[in-house]
Amino acid sequence: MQDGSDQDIAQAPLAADPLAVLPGYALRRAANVMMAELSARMADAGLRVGDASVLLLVEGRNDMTSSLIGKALDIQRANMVRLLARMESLGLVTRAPIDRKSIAVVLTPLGAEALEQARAIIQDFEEDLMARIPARHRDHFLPALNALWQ
Amino acid sequence: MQDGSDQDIAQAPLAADPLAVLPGYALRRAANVMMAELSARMADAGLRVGDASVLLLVEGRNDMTSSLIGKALDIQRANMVRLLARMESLGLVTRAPIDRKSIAVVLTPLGAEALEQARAIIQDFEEDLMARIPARHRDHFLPALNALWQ
DNA sequence: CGAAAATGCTATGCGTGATAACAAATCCAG
DNA sequence: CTGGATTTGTTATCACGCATAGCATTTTCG
Repeated sequence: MQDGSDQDIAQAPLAADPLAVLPGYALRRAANVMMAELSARMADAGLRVGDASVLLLVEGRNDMTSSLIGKALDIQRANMVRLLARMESLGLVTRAPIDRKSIAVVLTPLGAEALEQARAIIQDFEEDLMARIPARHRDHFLPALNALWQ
Repeated sequence: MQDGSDQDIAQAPLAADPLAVLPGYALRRAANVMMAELSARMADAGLRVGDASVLLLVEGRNDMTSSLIGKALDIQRANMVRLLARMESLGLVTRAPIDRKSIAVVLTPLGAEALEQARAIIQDFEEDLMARIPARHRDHFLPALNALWQ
């Protein structure tokens, strides 16, 4: 049955996939594959993608509040709490009051180490990512994506 | 404080965003924006993005099993259960036994109507999406994305 | 001054994805 | 043909990201 049905199923199972021509669909699938890969690499360093994003944002600054980070990363204030609480519990960041209302998120020495690991992972990753795109399309990739969200 | 700090924060808050030059980051942000928009439009028709994907896949076929759909959409078998159960409860699809082990997912008349709505939404959406990409980058978009997951 | 906005937070629910385990059916190598 | 391996559909959880509502405090600004 399974092999006999090659005629109209197995022979061209996904070739007839009506989703394959949709840019939106391709965008989602590509993003999912990419995130899975990046997450796996980050996990090797004991980090999550969100951690790395925060580390990159707070580097060399002592004025990045939870709200500012959230705005930059498009993460709700309420959801920054968990993220930062975890990072603080891991010793990656500390908090330093700015005034009686705002609190700055600052890098710890351990966080600085993690940042360097994250930076190395990201650099390798981005290179590998771009390498998979045919050369003639490569330079158009980032501008096209940025047009969709920036 | 907030206004006075324009010097090194508010004047160029996200301009100094170290994430903005990373294709992987742009890919995620673009996909998120895209999915939010598409989800909203689908919701207007009482559909979810996953519903629409399934509808497109089962159209005109009586041999698409849960497993096949899952493979095409990269959704785990276990997670197809929820998705299809909901679609069945909405009257969008029915099940028809193929043999004693496999069950085909087939479109109902209501599902066919929903499919046409979904198709219209998707067409508009994809057009709007591509329109936001500068013309010179447009033709490179789909090939670049497909290289990342197909 | 006083209303409005911003900040940080708790609690909670929703949607999606991942995993483990299971029974039944099917496949396939010996 | 027989029996182990694989496939299919399913249940039951868990993890994670994201959204909303609400609250207290502080800051901003007309």
